[in-house]
Amino acid sequence: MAPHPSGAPAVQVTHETKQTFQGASDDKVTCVASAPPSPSRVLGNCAEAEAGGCRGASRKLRARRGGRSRPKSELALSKQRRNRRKNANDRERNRMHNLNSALDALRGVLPTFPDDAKLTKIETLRFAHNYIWALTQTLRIADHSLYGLEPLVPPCEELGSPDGSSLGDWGSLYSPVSQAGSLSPAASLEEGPGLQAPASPVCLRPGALAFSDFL
DNA sequence: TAGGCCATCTGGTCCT
DNA sequence: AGGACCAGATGGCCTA
Repeated sequence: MAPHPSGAPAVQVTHETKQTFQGASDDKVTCVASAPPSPSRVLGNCAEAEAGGCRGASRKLRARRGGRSRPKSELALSKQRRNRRKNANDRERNRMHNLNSALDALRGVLPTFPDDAKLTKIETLRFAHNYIWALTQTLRIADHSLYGLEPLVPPCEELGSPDGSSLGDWGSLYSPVSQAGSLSPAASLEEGPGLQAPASPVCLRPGALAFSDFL
């Protein structure tokens, strides 16, 4: 499923590209030079300055402007806009690469999944959300058994621990979110199993988590 | 070929 | 002024 970036024009997103990407593919930028400046920004600055919160500010401002902003040629302005756009593109690219690196790191700490199937971004987020929820439930169950209460849910019947540790902790849990569910951790963690019944129960066991169960 | 996923560009908005 | 963040648009690649 995961599309391979082999043919992608851009650098493959990996952990190492995060640091080295700054300024990469600068010459590749093909921006349109006719991007108008943000009206709000111009307006905001003008309003701020011209509103004249301080007396004599406008005169000072004019003097400053006169000193600094000598009429630039259209060519120079266009060049400046292009340069700003290019820098913004570089930053945006870098920002997205950092975001992807964080997603990769998140994939790295999630339970095993088939090597040939890299989780997509949305799958990673949903997986992580449900996984955290399941771990939270595990802690709750552990707390209950600590105080001598009955287990919240019966353990999965087929569970067997290689080391003989208690597997009741990894009981049958219900994933709070479906594919279209909210990603808000607060929502599910607050409400937990009180949420509407999911499509299918998730049987948990350390080291044997089926990643598809969390999606 | 359609649909999914992704990277990139771009303009707008907010903040420092 | 410039950076960060965001969402929309676009085009490429891959798979069913």
